Amino acid sequence: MPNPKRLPRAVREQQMLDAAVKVFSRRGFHAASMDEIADEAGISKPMVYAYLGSKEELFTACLHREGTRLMEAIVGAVVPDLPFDERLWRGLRAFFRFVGAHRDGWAVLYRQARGERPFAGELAAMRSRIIEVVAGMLDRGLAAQGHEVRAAERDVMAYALVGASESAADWLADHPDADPDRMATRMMNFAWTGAGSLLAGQLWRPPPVGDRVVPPPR
Amino acid sequence: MPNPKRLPRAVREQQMLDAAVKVFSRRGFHAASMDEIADEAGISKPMVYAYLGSKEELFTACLHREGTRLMEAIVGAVVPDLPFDERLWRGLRAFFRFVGAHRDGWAVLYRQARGERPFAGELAAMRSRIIEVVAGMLDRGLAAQGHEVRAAERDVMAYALVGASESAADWLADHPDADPDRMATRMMNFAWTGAGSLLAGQLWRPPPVGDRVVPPPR
DNA sequence: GCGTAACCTTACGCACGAGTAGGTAAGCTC
DNA sequence: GAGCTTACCTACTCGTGCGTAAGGTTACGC
Repeated sequence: MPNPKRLPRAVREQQMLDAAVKVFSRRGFHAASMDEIADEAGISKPMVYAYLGSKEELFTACLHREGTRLMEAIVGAVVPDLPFDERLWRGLRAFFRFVGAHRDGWAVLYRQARGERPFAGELAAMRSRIIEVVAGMLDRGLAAQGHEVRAAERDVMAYALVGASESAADWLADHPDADPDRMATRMMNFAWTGAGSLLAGQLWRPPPVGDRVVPPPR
Repeated sequence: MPNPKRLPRAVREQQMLDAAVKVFSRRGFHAASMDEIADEAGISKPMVYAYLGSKEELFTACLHREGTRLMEAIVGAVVPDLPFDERLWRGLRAFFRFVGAHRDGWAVLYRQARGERPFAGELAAMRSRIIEVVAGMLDRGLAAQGHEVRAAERDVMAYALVGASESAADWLADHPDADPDRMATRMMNFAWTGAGSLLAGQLWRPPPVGDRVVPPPR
């Protein structure tokens, strides 16, 4: 019994969320049992129901807390009035540091919420907020250097960057001894060179139709 | 009753797999019930057990079939002896076409297998095979143009490209009216410009430590 | 020091779904 | 058309885990 008895509600709620994130992350949403979560929190099951509601609500609460923390970490790191690349760099670094330090939270956010129907929407919303932020950074950053990039290209750029970062983060979550800052550097490098070439007008175009459109194999 | 009675085993098995992929993709592994799958296949539950075994085995079978199809689609499209960018282009195009045409299969492969513990490993193996292929293409392609890129950079490039493509494909699966070929073009563009800059020696480096390493916010 | 409200428990109801037992019938082979 | 094999079904068992009812115990106001 690591916990003294009869803690105030606010404290217990956080403990429960901590436990829930841990268990959800190691078992997955369905395989996680409310009993195990209660146990992990050093409390009995009805308390969880009294405070956080049903299993779905509990998971949503986890999602919210972890998502908010992630967002705050990133937004807090991206100081305005810094040059473009510096801002992007800090955002990426904060992101990978967060994932490195909160592997459980990331597993909940990314691996679980993605698969389970009822939560996918919520997750997608957060995701698109991030993409918007990144697209905005690219936009103003490139504009500040006197370059124009088509909106579609900029969006794809942002989307691809976020997607690549998510995959990289996913990998990071499984490799405890990997260095988040190094990961961020590599990602930055990727984005930077990509953006650099784009604005230099290096556009790749598909070759003229050498083969007819063949329906994909059944 | 769309099915005439008493079909030969091989046919029924495929029907069951079709049904399973459909149901798994719309419900998720846990939420999918064997009854629903049997129902979708127009058959009764014990048949499924007789032919494909337990729920896990059934899912693994789906995973295998869809994964194999995807691999075949890609490998079949990447004709050797074509120039580097053409090969990459065809591979990407085949990939996005496949996802566009097999959204259910993709959902099973990507969203479900990823989250559920017992299958993540299998999926990761496929994934790394693809990454290897891509890295190889980048390697020989760049070497053929007389450029050298450090192995780590090339791997990150491949990893990021695959990650970005997966995210893009994920998005594609949710947007039925999006055009796979256009997606492939954008991805290609992204990769191409990135690779182009890399080999031009445009490496981005982190700024000198202006701020000490601050632990991420709890 | 006593009420009462907040905290916490044990012990259950109940539904749902994986997996199975045991049986029917259709098509083959001779 | 006897007898075997293969396809297929109805109707269960049984574990598991969500959610709750009903009751204890501690702290704190007054």
